[in-house]
Amino acid sequence: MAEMNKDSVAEILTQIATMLELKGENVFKIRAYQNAARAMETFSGNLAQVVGEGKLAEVPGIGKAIAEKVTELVVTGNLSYYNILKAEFPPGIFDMFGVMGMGPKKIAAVWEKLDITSVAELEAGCKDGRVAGLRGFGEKTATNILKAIEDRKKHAGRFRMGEIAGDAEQMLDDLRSLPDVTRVAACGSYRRCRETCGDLDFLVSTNSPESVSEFFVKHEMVESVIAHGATKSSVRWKSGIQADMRVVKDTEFAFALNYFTGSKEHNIVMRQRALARGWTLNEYRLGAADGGNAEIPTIREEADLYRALGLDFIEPELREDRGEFIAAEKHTLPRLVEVSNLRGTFHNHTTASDGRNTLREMADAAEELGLQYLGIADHSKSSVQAHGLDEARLLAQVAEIRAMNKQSSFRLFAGSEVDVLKDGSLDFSDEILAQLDYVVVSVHNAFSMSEAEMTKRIIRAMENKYVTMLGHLTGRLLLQRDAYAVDIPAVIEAAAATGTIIELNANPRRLDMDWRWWPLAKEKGVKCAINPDAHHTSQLQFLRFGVGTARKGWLERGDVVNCLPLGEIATVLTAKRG
DNA sequence: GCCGTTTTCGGCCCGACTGTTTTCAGTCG
Repeated sequence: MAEMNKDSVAEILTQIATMLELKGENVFKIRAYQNAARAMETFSGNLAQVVGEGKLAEVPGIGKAIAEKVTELVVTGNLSYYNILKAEFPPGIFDMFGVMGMGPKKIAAVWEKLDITSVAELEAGCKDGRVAGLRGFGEKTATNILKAIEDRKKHAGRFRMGEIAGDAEQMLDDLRSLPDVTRVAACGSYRRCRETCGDLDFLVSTNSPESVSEFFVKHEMVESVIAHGATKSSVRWKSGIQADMRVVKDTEFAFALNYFTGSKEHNIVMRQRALARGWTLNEYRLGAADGGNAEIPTIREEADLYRALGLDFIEPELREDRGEFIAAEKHTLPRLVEVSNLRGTFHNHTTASDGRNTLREMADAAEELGLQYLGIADHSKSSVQAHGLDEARLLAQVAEIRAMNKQSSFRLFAGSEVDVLKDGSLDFSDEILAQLDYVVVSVHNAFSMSEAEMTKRIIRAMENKYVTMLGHLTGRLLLQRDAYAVDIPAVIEAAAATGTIIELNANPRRLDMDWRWWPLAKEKGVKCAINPDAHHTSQLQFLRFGVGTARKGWLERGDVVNCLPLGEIATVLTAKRG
């Protein structure tokens, strides 16, 4: 078995939980394994060290039994309990969890009664009537399973923010315009600004639930209706994403908004805090717990609820149970950066390389957005596929930018997105780089080198004193291409040591560096630049996705260099040159 | 299987919808 890190340990614990579900084990034992997996994922210490010291059971959520199993896993790379358990199941059976409506009980039933062990066999069993004949199943169930198998083929996976935000905002506007609607919100991962969403959750408060539900399921975006009840409806949109809507009374709105925003882990802590105060919290109200007689406070807004639970208001982006409760108790939550704080942005392309709009068009669009300055960073000569600029074309562009700056109060900065070559050297000489206002460096090729080599390559590039910032650190394309192997903490450390800014690439296909790493960067004193990587004037709007991601990373205005006004930004860009 | 400043035993978050039942199980979020 491969070397065990905390993610692979978490994966094995999750698989154990799934197998115990199929066996019909005690639900709390199953939950214990799920909790332990979650504890491993968020564990921030050195796993090998804690195992070596025998202190694993001190981690919350991990007790004696699971600590022993994890220790065996880390020490030997193997776990006999897991191996024995896994041998009991045909391998294809786990794929059936991916079919909507198929849970552990149904999967166990078709396996035991019909010897169905894969999605393909399940499909056949539904078509020939065997599934419908099972006790607890029926014609309707078989039909729904077949539909779910089709949906799974058609709509596999998740959706990037950039693909769904337009429709989501349209739906919000349309719901707000209805006469009987009081309050409207999008909840779930969309409100928390996750990089991808599996579905969309809408919440509406109204005294006329039927008409609002009717409107939702008959909207022109809808492709098919999955469920249509009095207070809860689910539809599939033409874009492929599932959209759910809950309808509540306005007095319930704050509770429902909080509940459906999540995350699930955040909600669990909220409920526990309510219980600790003699209340029970659900999506409709704060009530008296059994035997509790604590007075119930009046809650109208989410902030009232947090206050009642002894907390400062926690912004939705932070609700991932990654330390927000401790900070909210101690009044040390960050004041998160906002779109309106941005004064400019770097890393944008023009027709000189692979952009679709001219320098002038890009400048006008940025000014129209209310920005004070715009950095241009077209590709360098090694990016042949993107028509990268050679030295002569780059210097001509610099001259053009200087000339434009003389004619306008809007400021353009002349930069370049310089390729980091395989050995960590740069695509332009220092003499050329010295003539630019700033330099972005990015990796665009040789993605498959080892983690050690890639890390060395990137750090060498950052050590150049002309390099202002590091572009899209991991090269990932969400839902498309994984990040290349790179030691992110080491890169953050090098950024701190060299004074190099790290980009938060706001293109919704990238959102790179990932939000989970920004608290570490901030702790090390590394600054962030939120850049849209715009190849078209309309893509300057990607900044909003970047700000959402920065907020998830606990970043404040002072952490983001492009919040600085024009008078202060220029010196920051060349600070490394000394 | 985990947890504990009321507990080392007895709890563990909970409501809506669907379909199959004829009062509820399963799934989802």
